[in-house]
Amino acid sequence: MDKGCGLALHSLSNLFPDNTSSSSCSSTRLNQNPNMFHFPVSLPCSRDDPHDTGTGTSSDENRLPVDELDFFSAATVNVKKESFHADCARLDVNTGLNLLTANAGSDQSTVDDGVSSDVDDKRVKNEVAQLQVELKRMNAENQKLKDMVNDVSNNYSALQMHLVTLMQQHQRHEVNNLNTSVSSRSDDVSKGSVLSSKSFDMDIQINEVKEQEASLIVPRQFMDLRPSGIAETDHEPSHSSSEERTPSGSPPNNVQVTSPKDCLKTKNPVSQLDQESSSFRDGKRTGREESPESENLGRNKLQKMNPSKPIDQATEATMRKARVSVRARSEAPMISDGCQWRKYGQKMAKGNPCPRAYYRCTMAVGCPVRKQVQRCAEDRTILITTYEGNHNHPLPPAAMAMASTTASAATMLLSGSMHSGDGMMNPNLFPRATLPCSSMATISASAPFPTVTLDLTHSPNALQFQRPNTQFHVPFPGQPQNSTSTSATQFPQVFGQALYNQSKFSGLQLSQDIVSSSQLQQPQQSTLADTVSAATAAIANDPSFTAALAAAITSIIGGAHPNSSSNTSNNKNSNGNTANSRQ
DNA sequence: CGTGTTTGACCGGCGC
DNA sequence: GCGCCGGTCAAACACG
Repeated sequence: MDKGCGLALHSLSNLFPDNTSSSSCSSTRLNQNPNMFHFPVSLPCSRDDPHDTGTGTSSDENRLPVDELDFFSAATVNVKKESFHADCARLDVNTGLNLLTANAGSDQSTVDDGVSSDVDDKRVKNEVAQLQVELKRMNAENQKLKDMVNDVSNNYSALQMHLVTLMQQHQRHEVNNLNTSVSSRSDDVSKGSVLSSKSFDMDIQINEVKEQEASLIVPRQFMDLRPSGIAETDHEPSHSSSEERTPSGSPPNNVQVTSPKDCLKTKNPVSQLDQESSSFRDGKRTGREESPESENLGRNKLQKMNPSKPIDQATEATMRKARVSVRARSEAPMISDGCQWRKYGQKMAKGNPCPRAYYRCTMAVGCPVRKQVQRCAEDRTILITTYEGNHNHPLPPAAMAMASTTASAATMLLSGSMHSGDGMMNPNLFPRATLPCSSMATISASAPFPTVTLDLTHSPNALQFQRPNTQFHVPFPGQPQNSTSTSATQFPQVFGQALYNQSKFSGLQLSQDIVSSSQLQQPQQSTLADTVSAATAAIANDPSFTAALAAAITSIIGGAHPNSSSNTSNNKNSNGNTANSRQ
């Protein structure tokens, strides 16, 4: 009988009196005891086990998964019974190292603990040393893997942007084939010039191409730089809006489930144009265009009525509500971002004598992107442009920079909301975090919607060479700004890309470390806050962001400032009642 | 005449 | 329930 092994295992089993039952040896027992230690242990001893379907002769076959083994009691049972005749009972930890060895057949050292204890101590020390070496090796390997992941992420992002460019070129080519009359406008778009209203034709053609090559369309998240699964958010407004503009004039909030057939039907460009025009012609609210905002309201109602799909819809609504605010020192009424905008409203916002202008993107029918333009109350040379939503259409290169920047910032902002337990996000729990490049990006929860503020009002020259400081910066109305009179009107893509990279990889990676190391006060509610903190820390810790930022600022400095020079006579409205050029 | 802007009204959310 | 406020609509208007 293997006395040594039996005693050794008995000694282990005695450490856990709950498991000393000699009659229970089953997986159910493991499940019944939630406090059971789940060691990833293999037991290369041949034995008889009622649950073991193997022959009992092969060590591999008898290497039990720990989930099927109440290890201590099981081993004890087998030792006590007659069929346990292993030469060696050895506990293998997952590291591949032997933490405990009891050579039952050759010596009685575990029993006779007098003479061989020194030998065991040396052996244990050797194993500890081996463990340490192994640990170091694994750490190094882990670091290499991290670097590889970062490289892959960077390459992936670059490929994304390249794919977008190729898609746009392909779509332009198709448009040219379909309608040669719009071929010359493609150049206008690429130059970022102001499109005439006739450019609707081109957008319509582009949409038509999209329909024809529906199978070829790459998921829109490539363009929007959003996580998959939410990329369809911005497609729906056009669909639902078209759908809801029924001839009978159904109530606007009467949201109905749209079938794919209906979507295709309503994506007819001509009908879209007609409906768009009719929405401007016939006035009453019963026939008005369904805006994304009201669509969200209807969606929320639908969500309340149909709780079976709460997470996706909440995610979409959250994504839709994410905002990216850009603070730029510009005397122009609006920064040039390459898109075509139509003003649809102006309001006097509370706490700011300057009015807030509302614009919507008109580069494509049904594009859900809105933006608000308002001057800072304290420093009216600062133009605050807040973007909301993502474009659902190809963008000219001049607009890609800003679009990717805002989309990336929004993605960074919301990257944690997708992982929250309930799929919802409470903006009030969102801490106001300041990114380490203190004057560049601020994440705010005090705003009604989660907002990332990109503050470009500070001197790019200073930013380029200045290390991030730790002071909190609150670039919101009410805080004076000290900076040079630099008008930042073009945003390099690399800036948004850097944000995106940080949020998607380093940020999330760090979030686990941060959460695990510093338990927040409200762990169940702080998922998004964790991610924000993680993103902040990630950007702080990653010198590549600083490099990207420097490149971005360099591009800003070197880039043209179309508004700064041509609108100097339009600056400084004396009464501050308007920020619009035609007022 | 087509297009974009202005501006008062309307709507829904939210806090009290 | 009420009022405030942000956001949106759409008729009226301006402009080229």
